[in-house]
Amino acid sequence: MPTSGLMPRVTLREVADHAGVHPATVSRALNPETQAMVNSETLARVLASARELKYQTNTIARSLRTQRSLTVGVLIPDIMNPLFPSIVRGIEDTLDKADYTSLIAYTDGRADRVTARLDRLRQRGVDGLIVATAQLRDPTLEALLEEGVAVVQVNRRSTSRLIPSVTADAAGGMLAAIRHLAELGHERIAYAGAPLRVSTGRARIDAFRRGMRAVGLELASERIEQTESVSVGEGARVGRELLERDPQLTAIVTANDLIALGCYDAVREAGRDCPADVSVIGFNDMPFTDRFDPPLTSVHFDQYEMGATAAAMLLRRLAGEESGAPRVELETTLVVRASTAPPPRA
Amino acid sequence: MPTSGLMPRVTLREVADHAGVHPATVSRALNPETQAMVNSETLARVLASARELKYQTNTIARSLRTQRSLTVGVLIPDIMNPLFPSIVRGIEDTLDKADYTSLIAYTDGRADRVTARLDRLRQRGVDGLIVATAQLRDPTLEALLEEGVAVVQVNRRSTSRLIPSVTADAAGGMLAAIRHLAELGHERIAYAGAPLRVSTGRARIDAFRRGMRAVGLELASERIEQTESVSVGEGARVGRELLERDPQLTAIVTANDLIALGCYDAVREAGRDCPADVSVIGFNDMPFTDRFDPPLTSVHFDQYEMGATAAAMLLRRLAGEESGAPRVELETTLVVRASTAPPPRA
DNA sequence: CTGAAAGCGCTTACAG
DNA sequence: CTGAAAGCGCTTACAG
Repeated sequence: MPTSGLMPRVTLREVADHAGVHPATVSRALNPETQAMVNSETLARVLASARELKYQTNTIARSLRTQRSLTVGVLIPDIMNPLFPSIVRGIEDTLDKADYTSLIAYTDGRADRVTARLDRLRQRGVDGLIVATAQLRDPTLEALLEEGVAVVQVNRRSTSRLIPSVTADAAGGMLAAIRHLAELGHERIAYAGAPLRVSTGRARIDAFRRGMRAVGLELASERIEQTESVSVGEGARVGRELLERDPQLTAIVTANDLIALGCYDAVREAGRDCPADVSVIGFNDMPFTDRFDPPLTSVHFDQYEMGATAAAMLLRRLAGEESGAPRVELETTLVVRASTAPPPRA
Repeated sequence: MPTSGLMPRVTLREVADHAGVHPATVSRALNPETQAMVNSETLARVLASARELKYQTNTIARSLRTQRSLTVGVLIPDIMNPLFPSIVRGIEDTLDKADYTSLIAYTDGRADRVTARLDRLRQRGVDGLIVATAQLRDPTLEALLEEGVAVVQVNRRSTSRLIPSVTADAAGGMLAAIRHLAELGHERIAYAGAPLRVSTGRARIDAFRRGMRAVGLELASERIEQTESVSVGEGARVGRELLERDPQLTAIVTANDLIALGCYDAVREAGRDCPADVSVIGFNDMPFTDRFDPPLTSVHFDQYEMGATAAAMLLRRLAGEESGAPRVELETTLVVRASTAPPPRA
């Protein structure tokens, strides 16, 4: 037996024949928007036939006719990055409720792949886009906007104020992190950041600087460094560098949990202990941080909600209910675990 | 400006006009399968026009006509379960190369949701299915088979030998785990398993029993227990029960890393230490197990490859190149970390 | 080798 | 309120 595809087997035509009406009438009866224009007896008959024959609309045919695919493209760096599964799940659950389906595309953090991915999504005729891959300056996104495509940014955002976004409040989380360290008695606090070409990297270092000033601590440039990419390996490299430049530092605040994990390695390699000698703080509070050795103190935000919010914003846009470009910032909180402790006594 | 959707803006018709040929000719020229039947000069002209106008095929229109969507449904319990991101990525990368796109649907481990998810996939006209949600007895899957739909099972499989599958070799991994413990000197080895209605649960307990016999160790029924669902909480519950029933046990082999994590909790609650008092072994080797406290000894297999293999099998099937029902078992290896050690001296 | 026609399964202006 | 027609953008037998 040849394979056949999983598809609706009964057409509108067949329901129409069964109910003794014209296909157009069936179409009207089945669509909530137009249902009102069909006589209630006819309606009942059509509905009965549809149910009896187990009619299901062929989305492809409908899409071709309506020029709407009920499909949304989702651009993310990589689903294997533990930040994204919850965001994606939040997006998909929300889209699902509105009968939309998402088409996921991965860029692996390479800006040059975005265009290729977008081309594929274009061929599929997505109605809108949720992008977690925004660069700070992102001409591709601006071109999309130009084209009139509905797009919402999630997690990161570009500088264009015309594109809606849902991001985590860096300022709040960072300030809480620094306050926490200050209260423990830390003064020589270092910062291991994410690349500055991306809004999260930019926002978090700015927040770190502002936070340090707010608490009245010294901002030494030798205690600030950025990774080239967000990974454990890069975190370790930067961690080593910071520890070498200032062996007296007692805490490292990072822009990401993976970077924090790398700092764990750097601290250990230096023959020092976290948290006894050096405290480390992460950002994102990814799954299982509480299981790490030591359990990681990290800035938390609700990733599922981030995805859900972005999807809801896009849906509103697609429904024509929203034309502004809201910039939602999700609340961040510091989750204190065991990677932070008072500095060693001098 | 109203939103417009990201879709191809130039049609076959426009390319035809530009090249001075009939749309059918453009279609033939652009499709590798039929390209041979067009004159090389015409071909060149059409290709030039297509490139110049940046033509992209409208997949929706093509799908309606060909009755193939170039789309595959992927049924998984939950992308937030750390086992799945790599599998999904393996699937999507492989499908992508063949110009297929995947539509992901979540069941949250609830069999009753499968039908609803399948209905939605049906409306979208998926060409085939990759399911990570197989029950041991799975009438839904058999019905799909009956219908002639191409389906491949991944990670789990049903008892039907008619459906292809890609799973992890439980026997090999389990034997390696038990040998490792036996070599360390363990004798009272307990087992914390996964639900038996699912093939992974079934296969792993069978493998555990066979492994224990192979090594000549006693299989005490009070040292064997299954979770109701695969989660840290259930792992803790079963772990507690095992420790209570046999306080002398010195090792717990589990069917899953999350269960193993729960056993960590149970061991700790009992005032004992892993690995000094009780060794614990996981299964799946999910991401970041090496960062746990203690780093988890676990049975490893290549999850990305599992997904990639399943997708490749489905593609072959869809291409009509394969009509059997291969059951691929991926190699498993034991990754020894710090959650296993010799048993305490009596 | 190329064109003209039909049709995939819908929806929606347009008549009546 | 319902029907008949057109058409979304393709592909593919069928002629020539």
